[in-house]
Amino acid sequence: MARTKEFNEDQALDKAIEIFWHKGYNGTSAQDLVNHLGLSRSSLYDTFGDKQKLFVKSLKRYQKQNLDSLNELFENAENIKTALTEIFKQAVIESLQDRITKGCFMVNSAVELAMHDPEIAKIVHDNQKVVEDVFCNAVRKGQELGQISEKQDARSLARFIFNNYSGIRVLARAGEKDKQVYDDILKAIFSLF
Amino acid sequence: MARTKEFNEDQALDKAIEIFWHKGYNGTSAQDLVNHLGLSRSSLYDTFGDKQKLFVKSLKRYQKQNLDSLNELFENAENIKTALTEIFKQAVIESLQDRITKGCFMVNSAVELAMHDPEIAKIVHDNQKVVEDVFCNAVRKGQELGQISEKQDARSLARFIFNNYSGIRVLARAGEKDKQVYDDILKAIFSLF
DNA sequence: CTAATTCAGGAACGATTGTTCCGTATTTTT
DNA sequence: AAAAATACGGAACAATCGTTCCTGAATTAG
Repeated sequence: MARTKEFNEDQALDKAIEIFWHKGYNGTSAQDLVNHLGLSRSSLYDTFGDKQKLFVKSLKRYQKQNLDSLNELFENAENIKTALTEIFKQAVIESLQDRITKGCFMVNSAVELAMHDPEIAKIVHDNQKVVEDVFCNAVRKGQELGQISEKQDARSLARFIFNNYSGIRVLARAGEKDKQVYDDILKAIFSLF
Repeated sequence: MARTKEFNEDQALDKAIEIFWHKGYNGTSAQDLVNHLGLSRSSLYDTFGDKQKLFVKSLKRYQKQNLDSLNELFENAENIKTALTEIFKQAVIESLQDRITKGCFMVNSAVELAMHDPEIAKIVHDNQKVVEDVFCNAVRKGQELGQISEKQDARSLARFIFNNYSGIRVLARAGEKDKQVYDDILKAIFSLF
């Protein structure tokens, strides 16, 4: 009866993530989306409703992707402390090598929108809580295995890690390209474990 | 010969800081500025040129104000470590008590604009460098006075402090209102000194 | 008083915003 | 073949954007 969808909705969402991540919500126009997603205006609005709904869907997808890879990383890690350093080192590599450094889509969205859009605020807040839990469980496991110092409470350490990750992503977004700056921060962070 | 200016340009700039800080650059319309500054459209454009120039002037004023108060705080401080804790505690208080938490105008601008506006990028980058230097000198002084542990290199510690300050401001902007979250982060940070 | 300058208010600018809608071609299933 | 659904391109929408301009009143110095 019906024609089948020609484009993959998830692939389109990934494109949306890219451009929203790069330009922000207010900085991305409907025309930008049409150009970058490769969809017609009509298909775009038929599929996703409006700009805000598309943004929300993109941000949710981004958060799920990142959370999944974070969980996977910790599950496969033999040494938790090593895994944590890898996460930060990876963030630094991305910050340095990307021709355009986009920072973190979640952090960017939090700063730009959380205050004015309750739906975004909820996504940001939920993400913070769940990522914090992932870090906390990992730290606790690392402490049990004797890989991480028990001087610090696991919850406290998890929140501390999250905070520094945010900070580094802001630094990247601000265009910092000096590796020494990141390395100095990492050195201080990991002297705590 | 001429009528004298009725409004104070610096006072108008302070108003501009307020609204840009709250709503961001793209989120603030010319009408918003007219309403909030209490100036007519004509006076506004005659005095400041255009929106971008007004924003740049506002951000520069904000950065000078904050830098001055930071320097003053360290100059009058008997104990550097205490002064540093005061800075963070003050940021936490602001984050918790403000009905609308605006975070940090510099961090917000970095995330929203640094990537797309070279002039803003320069302001952000200059600020980062000079604030880092202030922190670094303070830490070095604190270490000489035996108030801060010498385990960490002063420059590294300064960058670490800056990073955590950014992180906390993002947390505030995201609307975090749980004091325990901030306290946990601070506890971890200051266990390093 | 006169000339000069600054203010407010608002009309108006063209450009761009997000969004809707129409016509048509294409592809699929009954 | 017929019907249903999807996609596309583009026209068109009202609204808002940043900005310019005009008019008239207010205030100042010579």
